Amino acid sequence: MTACTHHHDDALHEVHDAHSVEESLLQAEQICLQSGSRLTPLRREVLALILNANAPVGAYDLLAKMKRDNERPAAPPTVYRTLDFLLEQGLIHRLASINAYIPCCHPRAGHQAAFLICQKCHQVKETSASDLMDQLNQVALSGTFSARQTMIEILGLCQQCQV
Amino acid sequence: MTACTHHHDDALHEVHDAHSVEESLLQAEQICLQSGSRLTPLRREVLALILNANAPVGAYDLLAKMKRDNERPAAPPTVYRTLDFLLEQGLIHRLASINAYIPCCHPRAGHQAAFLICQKCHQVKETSASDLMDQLNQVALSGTFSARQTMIEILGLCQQCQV
DNA sequence: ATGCAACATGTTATACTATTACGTTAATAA
DNA sequence: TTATTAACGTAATAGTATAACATGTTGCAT
Repeated sequence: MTACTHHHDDALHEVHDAHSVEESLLQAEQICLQSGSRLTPLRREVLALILNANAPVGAYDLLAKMKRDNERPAAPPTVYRTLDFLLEQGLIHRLASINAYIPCCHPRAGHQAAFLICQKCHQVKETSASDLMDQLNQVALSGTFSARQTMIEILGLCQQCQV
Repeated sequence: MTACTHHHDDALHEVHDAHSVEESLLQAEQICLQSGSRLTPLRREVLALILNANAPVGAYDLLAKMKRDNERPAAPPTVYRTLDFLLEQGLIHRLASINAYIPCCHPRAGHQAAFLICQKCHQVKETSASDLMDQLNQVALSGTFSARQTMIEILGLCQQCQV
């Protein structure tokens, strides 16, 4: 099982240094190339915002950041369309339980993962738990169910936030 | 693994016959008694609406039904508070991926389950998959994470809806 | 019984999340 | 080039959920 963590240190630190963000963006370009899609400036900008965030971000957070950064008058549909694209490419994940988005740490189409979401500090840990996924597929199959998308979200307290 | 299904036959049938609904309500009373809480008329009414529905229901669906049924002028907070209560008692589940609520088929506090949600007919199958849950707990523990709530939602197509 | 405290519900307003519908621009292919 | 598609802009609105405060209700201690 692999795991990567998106820290949230109350704005004291950036999680992803500029280097790793650049790396992720390059990787994103590759992925888009391979899928025959385009990582446009807008899509790149939104992805960068999500990568640079130190916690899961909501759609309207992104909207606000975009308005602050450039003078682009972005409206909700712009953001949601872009998020849809990034989700399709497997570059980000959507956390339905908290209506927020985070970068995928091992981007590839169809990648599914489980998330440990701290309800106090909002740190999120992504685990790809492939054995778990296998078992989930078993569950689906035993119900003769054709699974398209699986979401596993575990809400609770991370180590630091446990008294 | 146990499983129960909430059908959705486009309003042709009721899923839960009156008998099983009554049974569930009685069970609910017991559970509330044991937890030292009260299943008030309002809470009972909302639970009954969810039990009688043939598919997951949204909060505003419930609101509409309540306005139709009695002349009680229910407002959103009333519904949401009631849903919170029923969730706490483990009498219903919330499906975050589709913003809807369904009855729990094996109600007890702290009960967690996995859901197979058909994106076409909206049928939902609940599986308690205890082995899966065990493994999830392992994942959480290995991340030294104290889990409060786990949601597993598998979106796809049920057997009938696969061409 | 009375009054207190805790719980439950009512009410108004508003915040937050997401989509529809349609128009325009930009990239690509015939 | 021009036809075609994909991407983006814009305005309006739909859908989901909560905050804040008022009122009622229940059970208990006095």
